[in-house]
Amino acid sequence: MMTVQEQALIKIGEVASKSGVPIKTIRYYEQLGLLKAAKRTDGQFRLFEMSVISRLAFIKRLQSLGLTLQEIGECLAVYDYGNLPCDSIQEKLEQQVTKVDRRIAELILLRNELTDLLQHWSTYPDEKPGVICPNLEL
Amino acid sequence: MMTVQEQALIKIGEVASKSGVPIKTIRYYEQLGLLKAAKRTDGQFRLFEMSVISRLAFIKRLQSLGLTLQEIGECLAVYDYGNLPCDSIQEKLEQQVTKVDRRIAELILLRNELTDLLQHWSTYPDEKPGVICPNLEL
DNA sequence: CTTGCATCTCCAGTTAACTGGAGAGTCTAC
DNA sequence: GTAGACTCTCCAGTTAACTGGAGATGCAAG
Repeated sequence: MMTVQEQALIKIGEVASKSGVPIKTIRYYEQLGLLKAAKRTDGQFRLFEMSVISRLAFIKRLQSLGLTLQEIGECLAVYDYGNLPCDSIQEKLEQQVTKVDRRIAELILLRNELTDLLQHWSTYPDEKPGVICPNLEL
Repeated sequence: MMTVQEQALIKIGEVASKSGVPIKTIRYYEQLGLLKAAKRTDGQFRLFEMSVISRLAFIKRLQSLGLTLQEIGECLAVYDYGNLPCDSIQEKLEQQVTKVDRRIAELILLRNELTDLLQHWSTYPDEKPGVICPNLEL
């Protein structure tokens, strides 16, 4: 004897209020393929499974870690294919550490350049012909 | 007796090759008000003074220090008004140091969060209901 | 005078992740 | 059954700094 478990479905407004993600953004994510409404009403209203809430939490979490929606989509694709996405997430996060390190290194170089310049700054430098600000020696 | 010093004027192609800035970009800068052609030929070709070369060098230099074209434009406006731009450049560069510092701090926080997560990563975690990747505890 | 390169303007697209609004249709509570 | 809230699609704009292309001239050398 099979009983069909009625699945609670919710409309986009409830998804938005439950997840904190704006309606527009939810539609946008659907358009990108990160999300899919379980079905539609006769009047074309989207109906989502409750699990979309954790899916959005997942997306927001990875976004806060600096992943792009593209990368997040790749992880979700693994998940939707039926595999544990942890491996692919781990890989992406490791790449992310590398990117962050590179960026920090760049910014430190920039910071040094800036403070070097400012250390030798003079408000009224000798004017040089054809140079707008003599403090900015190249 | 006044002799008029003939000013050498150059066309945009020569500006581009002398400065390393693409023609398109030079026109774009003009459009933003960072640059101005001294005059035009009868056929509407722009003619620039040689000084545009150092002006472009200045723009590129400040850009390499992380200033926006907007900010660079403000410095150039001071200069064009007849004042030494050094003060306003200095101010902008000091603000830039602050911004860079903030950004570095953010990235370090992010990096720590990433490495924390990865340190406790398990490839096959206990699955939790309604959680896509259990490694990403919030 | 012709050939061919340089330049002109104007429009539109790029990236990333949304966001805003118009105008129409749907759903629900009274 | 109707008012009011909700949702739909489609289009366009946001930021920053360009970049690409079409189609039309201009200019300079031989």
